[in-house]
Amino acid sequence: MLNLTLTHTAEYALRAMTALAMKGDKLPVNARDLAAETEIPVHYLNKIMRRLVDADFVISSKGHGGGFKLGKAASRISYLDVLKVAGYDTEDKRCVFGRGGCDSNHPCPMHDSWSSLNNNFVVWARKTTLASLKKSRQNM
Amino acid sequence: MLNLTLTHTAEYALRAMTALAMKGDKLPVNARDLAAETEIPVHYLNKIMRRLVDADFVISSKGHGGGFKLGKAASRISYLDVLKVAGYDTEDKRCVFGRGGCDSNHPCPMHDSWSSLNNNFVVWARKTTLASLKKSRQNM
DNA sequence: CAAACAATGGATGTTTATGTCTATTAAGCC
DNA sequence: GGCTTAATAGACATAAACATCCATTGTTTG
Repeated sequence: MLNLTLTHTAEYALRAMTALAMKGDKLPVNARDLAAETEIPVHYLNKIMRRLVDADFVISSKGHGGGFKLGKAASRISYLDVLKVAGYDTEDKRCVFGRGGCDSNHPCPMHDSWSSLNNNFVVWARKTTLASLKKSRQNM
Repeated sequence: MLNLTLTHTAEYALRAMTALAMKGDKLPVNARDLAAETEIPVHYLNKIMRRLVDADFVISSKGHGGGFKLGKAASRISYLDVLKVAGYDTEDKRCVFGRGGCDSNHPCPMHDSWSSLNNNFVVWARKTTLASLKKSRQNM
C-alpha cells in the first residue's frame, strides 16, 4: 500500500462513515440525505454503502424510516477498516521500484524510505477511528 | 494533497529518477535501457521524461550516445519535487469531507486527523531526496 | 391489502488515466 | 553527406474508475 491520492471511492467511503458517526446511532439516515450532506452522487453512494454493509460496518434497513447506521461502535471502526473496504490492500507487498522479491533483506533503492512512510501511514490509519474524529470535533 | 495510492505516472517518475540517481551523472541513459531497468513501458516513460526535462530535473541529449541524466545534484531533488511534476498538488486545500471553506479555524470532522497525516507526508517527501536513497543503498 | 418509501442488484454510459503508434527533429559517426 | 541513434511531439486506442439509470425486493404506514 502506500499512497498519495485517495480514490474517489475511498474518499466517499470515509465521508459517509464520518457523517454516520457524527449522527450517533439513533436513527438511520437514508441515502438521499446522506448523499446531500456529503456531496456524493446518490447512486454511487448506494454502491459504496452496500460494500460497507457487506463488511458489517454499516447496518441497513429498508422501507419507510429506513436507511443506514453504523454496524458497530465508532471506536471499533478505524480508517484502515474503511479504506480496506474501499479497495486498499495493506498486504500488498509489491515493490515500488518494480522489482520482484524486494524486502528488507533484499531492498531496492527506494525500499527503506518508502516503507518508513508506509508504516507511518498504516499506524495512523489503524489508530484513527470514527470515534476519535467525533470526539475532537463534537461541535460541528 | 494526501493520499494512499500513488498513480502509475507518479510511481514511474520516482522509479526513473531513482534509477538515474543510482547511475551517477557520468553518461546519459537512453529511454530503452531506462525502461527495461525500471519495468516501465518505453513510450510512456518517454512522456514522463519530457515533463521532468521541462521541469529541469533531467537533462536530455539527442542522437548517438544521447539519453537522460539528472539536471541537478541528487541532493537537490526531493520526492516532493518529483511528485509535483507527476501531478500532485501540495497546495490543494480541498476538503476531504467535501466542504467549502474548511480550514483549521472552521474544520470539518475529518480535518484534524487528516491534516496531521498530510503534514507528516509532506515533511517526509520534502526531506527525502534522491541522494538519501542513493546513500542508504549504494550497494544495489 | 394498497401505497409510499428505501435499499439492492445489475446493466449501461461517460470520463480520465494509461498505454501504443507513427512521424519529426536533432546529434553523432563513418 | 548519408546513416544510425535517440529524444520530441502529438494522434490514437484501451482499460479502469466514476457515475447514472432502472427494475426488483423488502418494510412500514394507513
